[in-house]
Amino acid sequence: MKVVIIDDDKLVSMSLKTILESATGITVEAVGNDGTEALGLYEKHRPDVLLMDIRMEHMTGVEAARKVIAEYPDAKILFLTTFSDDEYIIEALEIGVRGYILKQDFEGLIPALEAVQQGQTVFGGKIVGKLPGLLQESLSFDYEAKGITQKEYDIIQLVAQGLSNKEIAAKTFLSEGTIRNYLSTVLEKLDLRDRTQLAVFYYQNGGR
Amino acid sequence: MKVVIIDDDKLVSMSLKTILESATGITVEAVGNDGTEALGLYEKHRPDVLLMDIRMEHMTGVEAARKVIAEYPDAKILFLTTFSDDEYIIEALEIGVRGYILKQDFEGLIPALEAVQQGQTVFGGKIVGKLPGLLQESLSFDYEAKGITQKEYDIIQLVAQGLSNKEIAAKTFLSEGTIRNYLSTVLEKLDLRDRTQLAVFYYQNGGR
DNA sequence: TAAAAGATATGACAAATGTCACTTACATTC
DNA sequence: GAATGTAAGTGACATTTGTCATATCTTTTA
Repeated sequence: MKVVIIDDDKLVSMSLKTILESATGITVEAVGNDGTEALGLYEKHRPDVLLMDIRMEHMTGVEAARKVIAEYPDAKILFLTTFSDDEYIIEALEIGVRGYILKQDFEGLIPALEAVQQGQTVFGGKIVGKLPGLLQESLSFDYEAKGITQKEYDIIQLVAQGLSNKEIAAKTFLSEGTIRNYLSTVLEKLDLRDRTQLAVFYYQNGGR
Repeated sequence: MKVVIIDDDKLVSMSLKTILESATGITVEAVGNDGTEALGLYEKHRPDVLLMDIRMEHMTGVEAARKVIAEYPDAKILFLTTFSDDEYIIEALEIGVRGYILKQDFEGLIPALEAVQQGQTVFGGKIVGKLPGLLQESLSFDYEAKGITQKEYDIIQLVAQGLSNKEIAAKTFLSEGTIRNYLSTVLEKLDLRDRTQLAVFYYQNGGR
């Protein structure tokens, strides 16, 4: 199996190289230390698996992977992650990356590579458990950025549960007229027409 | 690595046994041919990985896995699937199963087992690509079962896009009054009060 | 063929909704 | 202390919405 490694931490990439070459049947064809090298090295060596850090300086692993897959849709890319890389995971999944494995997990590395070579997708450790939550977050809308206050947001949530103004008033101990006023400004801020559009907006932007 | 195999097709389980035992470091501790045997064999042998068919006669692999994991939350279960087992996949994911691999994929089997033993999760072939779609379907509501007709459902979808009755009428070439009537019966059938609750219902039951 | 069922439509009505102009009360700031 | 800002409220108004009774026309069924 031919592997190309890309990681901007030379200590990591060298350790990986050592580990991999001690295994039979694996050749490390090249080691790059920047996402910008990914496409070039992939083209030159056509490795079975491209093992790449997801968080790097000049170009993130995700961007690099996107370029490689654009040219070679069947490229098998395995990301190295730490626990703090949540933000990239969904994006990477959409691109069609073949897996994520924790940097710390030396024992798991070789079986993971082999599984990926066989066309499978591998998720290290507890990453799978995080997926449902991440999928939602990735869609979530930044109401604060549109100038929606906390109280307004509370009302949005109640509308998005299908409550009438009267019911919302009862729940919040405000008058029905006040609810109407709040709702009116919310609709304007979000450029919507009525409460139904608000509920639709809510659910199409990550609400549940 | 100790493995227990469960598959109600003896031809399959025996082939698997042969393949696995030809590999160094793998012992097949037991072979069961029914989901009901899963928990017993797991308790007796405590394998590193439980390799189980997902579709079986008396008890599905999913049910069997649920029982095993209830007793042994860290149990590593790898499912054998065919392309037609979509319906079980989401359910199995929720239980905390460690992967799915296609029965046909003999080469991938051993690396997959090793990756699972190392604590990773493995998805064979194109299963990952199906996940987003399946996640949605798993939530989807059976409008037909509530007596919703096709035309009514069309209107539900338009309401769930935030359109007014007038707009829906224009789109469907029906009169606004007719739309109101349709909507009225839809609300009754689903036991809802107004269009906003309908939109909420739609999105909370698998719509997008 | 007659009756039943289905699709579409109308008009009337009450309730809910969204907008607007304006007020009151309280706290913060200058 | 006056000015400003914010939170909450009121009343009026036009629209939209949901319900209901009823009508017309077509298709299916008995």
